[in-house]
Amino acid sequence: MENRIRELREEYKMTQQELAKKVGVSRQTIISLENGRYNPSINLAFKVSKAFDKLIEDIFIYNEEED
Amino acid sequence: MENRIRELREEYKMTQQELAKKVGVSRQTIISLENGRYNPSINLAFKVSKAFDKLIEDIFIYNEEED
DNA sequence: ATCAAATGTAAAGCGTGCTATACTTTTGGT
DNA sequence: ACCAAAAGTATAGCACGCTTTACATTTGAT
Repeated sequence: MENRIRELREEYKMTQQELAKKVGVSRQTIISLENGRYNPSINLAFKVSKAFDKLIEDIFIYNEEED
Repeated sequence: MENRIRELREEYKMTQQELAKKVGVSRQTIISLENGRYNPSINLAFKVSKAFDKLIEDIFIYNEEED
């Protein structure tokens, strides 16, 4: 699943470390999400969406093909 | 995580079997979701939201406390 | 060019989402 | 009351999200 995390994190001028802390996950998790290594759980998706004050739908792009 | 799946399924007058088929998962999964046994993956959340033509946020209620 | 901060890779381990199968209970129409 | 359809419970097993730790590479300021 594609996402706009890196883009939004840069808009907010945060490092991966800072975002990880704000969201409450490890830095590895942020790196993996930004690089599309795996899909977030719905809880993580909600937390990220709150960190950026956006809808899940505005951050994560669902693609029916790939699943 | 709470959700409005049962409520929406009944509005649409569908059985669990029918919803399962439409969403593309097993009937067990629908039962477990309706009864709050576990959280959906984000892919499943997207599929359910499309089945009902709603936002994820309108179906699943995130509660910071519980995670 | 140097050095620290930021980003990335690798890999083992745990918890949990989801499936499949089989069986039981509830609901509702006649 | 009877019967079928719908809903529910139980359980084993696999896949994958996320963590932790350790190390490597890239970036950018001076």
